[in-house]
Amino acid sequence: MHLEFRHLRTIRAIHQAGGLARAADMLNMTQSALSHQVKGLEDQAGIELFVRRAKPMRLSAAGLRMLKLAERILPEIDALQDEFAALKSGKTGRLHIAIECHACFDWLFPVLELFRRAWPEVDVDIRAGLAFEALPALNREEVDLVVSSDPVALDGITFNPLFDYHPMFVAAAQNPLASREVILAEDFRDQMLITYPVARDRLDVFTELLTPARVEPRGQRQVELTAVILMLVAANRGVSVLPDWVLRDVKSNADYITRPLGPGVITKRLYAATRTEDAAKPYMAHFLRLGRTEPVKLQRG
Amino acid sequence: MHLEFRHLRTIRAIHQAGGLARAADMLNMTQSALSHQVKGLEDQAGIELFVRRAKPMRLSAAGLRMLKLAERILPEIDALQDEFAALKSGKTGRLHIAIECHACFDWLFPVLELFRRAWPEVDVDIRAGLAFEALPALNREEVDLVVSSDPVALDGITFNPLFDYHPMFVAAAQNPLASREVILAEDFRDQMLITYPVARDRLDVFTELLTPARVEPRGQRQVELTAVILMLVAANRGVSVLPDWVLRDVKSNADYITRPLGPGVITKRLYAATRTEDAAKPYMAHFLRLGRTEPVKLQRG
DNA sequence: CGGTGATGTGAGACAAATTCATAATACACA
DNA sequence: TGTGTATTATGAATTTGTCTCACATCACCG
Repeated sequence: MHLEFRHLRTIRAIHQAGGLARAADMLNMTQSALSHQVKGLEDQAGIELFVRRAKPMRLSAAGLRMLKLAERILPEIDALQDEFAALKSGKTGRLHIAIECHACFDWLFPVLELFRRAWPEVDVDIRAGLAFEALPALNREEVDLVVSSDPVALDGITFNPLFDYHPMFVAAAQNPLASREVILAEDFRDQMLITYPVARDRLDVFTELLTPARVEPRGQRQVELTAVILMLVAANRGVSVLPDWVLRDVKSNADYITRPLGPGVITKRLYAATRTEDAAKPYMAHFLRLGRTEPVKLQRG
Repeated sequence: MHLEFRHLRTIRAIHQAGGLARAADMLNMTQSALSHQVKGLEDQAGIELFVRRAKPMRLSAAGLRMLKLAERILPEIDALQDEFAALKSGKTGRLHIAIECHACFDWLFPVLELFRRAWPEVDVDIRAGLAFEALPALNREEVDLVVSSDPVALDGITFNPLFDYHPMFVAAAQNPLASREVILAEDFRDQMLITYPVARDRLDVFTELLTPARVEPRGQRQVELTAVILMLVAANRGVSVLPDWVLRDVKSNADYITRPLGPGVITKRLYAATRTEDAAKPYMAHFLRLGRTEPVKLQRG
């Protein structure tokens, strides 16, 4: 049976109009066309959909069954159209975020909370971008936004700057390095370094400090959760380098000391990479704005 | 947007097959045709349904939304096809019954109860055929079976005989007519006659007895429910003529007397009128068989 | 019995979908 | 970095299907 939406519309129109001729008017076609169409449909289905005995043609039992289907399905099509219209106008959309930086959860959650309230229709999700290459996934539309601190020149991808941060040294109060004003690369030689479980070229402490200075810490331990890292640091089981926004609570905690890295001030910038065409979408623009302003408030406490 | 089932099938196939070329195979068409079709659909919708960057083409966010629609709708179409197949093979259908005779409820309900158990898929309904002309409604497929005792030669309509019955006189035990063996037309002159509220030419007592004898009862009272008629009769507020199967319980009740009408034995035959082409349908044939045999069992008590 | 209001039919015009052949593209692997 | 393979895109010709036009048919009503 070669059913088409056209047929469902026809069935519904003939029912509503109470006859083939009037239905043809409703559908902006000739009565003849409808007659052909109905005949074709009945041939295909092998069932009489209409009772032709009495003159204004009416639905048969089978036709009524098909009408039921039409009245269930056709509104769904309209709903889809509406949704697509909303998608096109930018009222709704998808925002699946991949984060390459573990610590970003700290500012991302509050930002997302604000965003969800403003754009309840947008489909939001976060994927920890550890298991896959985030930027190719962006290109393939598997995700829509990648938080990263390493902008790369890529066709069709825009790196929208979010905010600057300073990687900070954190150690237990009783750690000997507590006496220093600034922590240098050499200071790590005697330390157990605790990091997130990612490659070195994605860890600020290596890219900005240790690798250029060719310094190797005494040891390295990989820990997934920020809270656990801080726990180990407090127990003086190692030291770590974390973004300043993560350490906002720690600064006022007597168990820890936080120090800038040196000799120069190290500043890093966080970016939200999006497909270039997406950056202009209203909800995306709003998210980027939130991503620029909200974390700064957090950094300031 | 000119959406068609074809497109939904395409979306689903490309998703399932994980690529356009394989999907084309599934749908028995060339890859080229699918490519054209998808392009056309996207043009119509004004939205990209697929991500073409990565090579096995995948659904975009909008495409996924449409896939959801496809997976809801397409099974419904299949279900409809199945139902139509069942309709054609006669496993299911519609049996809307119009009864012109009020008293028929008495045997019709038990028959329908049996029928429903045997043909649970058949859509059964009863319409009291008082408000409309039943036989034209049969022709227009508003109903599928009409119970009637007056066969008429009509094109396309078959009158299937059900069973014979005898209109019986019923009165209160204290009614003077209790002494008679047989009730004649003249006997009604002094009686209040209780009937169903229908035209005289559809009441056995008039068509078979009073009208030919040109006898008018003392009075006539119209009552809708059989139980109420019997109540009034028991109170000797009037007499009535009812089919024998209605009086099966009354015969053994000391409050009433039942008598045949005379002088000759009056026999009437009940028919089930159907559209000629319907009578052969399995479920209809079964119903007619039940309608022939079950009431007879009731008549015998 | 002819008029009225409805549906049905056939031929041709037209539009849309499909195919064929081939081009363009991305990806993997040497 | 090219080369082969798998995948999608494109253009022109063809086929298919749908619509319109003009007219036929049918049922009903007075």
